[in-house]
Amino acid sequence: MADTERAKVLAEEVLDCVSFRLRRAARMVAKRYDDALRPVGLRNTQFSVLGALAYLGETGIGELAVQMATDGTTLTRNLDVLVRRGLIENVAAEDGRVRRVRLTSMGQETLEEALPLWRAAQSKTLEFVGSGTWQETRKILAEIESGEEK
Amino acid sequence: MADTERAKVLAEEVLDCVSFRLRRAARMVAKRYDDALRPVGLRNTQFSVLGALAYLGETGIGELAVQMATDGTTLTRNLDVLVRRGLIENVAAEDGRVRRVRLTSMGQETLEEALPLWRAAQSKTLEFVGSGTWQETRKILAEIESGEEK
DNA sequence: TGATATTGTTTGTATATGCATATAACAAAC
DNA sequence: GTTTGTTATATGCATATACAAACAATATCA
Repeated sequence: MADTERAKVLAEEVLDCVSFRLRRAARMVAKRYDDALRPVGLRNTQFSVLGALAYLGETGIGELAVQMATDGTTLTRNLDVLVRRGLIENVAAEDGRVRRVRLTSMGQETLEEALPLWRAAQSKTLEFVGSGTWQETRKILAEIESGEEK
Repeated sequence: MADTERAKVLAEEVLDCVSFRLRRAARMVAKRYDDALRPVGLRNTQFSVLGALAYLGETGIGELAVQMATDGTTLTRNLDVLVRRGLIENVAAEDGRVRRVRLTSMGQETLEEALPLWRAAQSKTLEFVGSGTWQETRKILAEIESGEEK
């Protein structure tokens, strides 16, 4: 087999990379959610953080990091952005090491404003994929996540 | 319903966000591939670029951007990193606007070295998820990508 | 109780990502 | 052939991401 041929076969194999496919899909979908959320000045990532905080209430960032499966060092900086914008605030904790955060009222308001925009993007996506298919896919994603314990 | 209750229900809805789930899965999987590729000093992203270049041969970055569904401005900088490392090189094009790139021999070598490492990560993932399930999932991801034409 | 280990977070560094805008080169129209 | 438009890429800016290492505060143990 010629080198060129070999390269192509090889490359087709490589382009089936689970990581690449997931990343690519995530990028494209994220873009659509970003577009939807732009009117309230949130990115999909930030929306998720606000959502998680609404769910958890006042939380240490360690716990938040676990919930979101984000590296703590990433979260530190992501939260800084939201603090700067007044959407969340730091709260003093008993344990001096811990940084606790919670939504501000502005953060709650913004989340509420964002909700219909997010819902539109989400329904559009689910409508397109099929809600049942998404349930299945979500399960598989969870499996992939849990696999090969780190 | 109390505000706290309401928030929780709302938040559960929000945490089912397709974008969030995809991103989270992509992050976690990417980390495992990054770990696997670390010995050759490549990240999963860079590996994919090299793979795509092996597939496409010498290519304009516009075409590459389409293939990888990456924003052109992102690709410009991602490629810079690989050029700096001597893994790819710029090639003069007839059209003065176009920047063409191709693998260097070092790039090819690195790709070859990376291959077994990548294969290990990929098989481990596929073994865990099931190859059939992944084929299904890949199809669904492609659908999600194509949805809601941008 | 004072040294040591552990834990929770931040910082330094580097890459990835994309929008808005600028640049540069080619193409089209006149 | 110059203006005008279009196309391909790059830059400025901001965020997202994570590893390694630093820091700081608590916990442990001799």
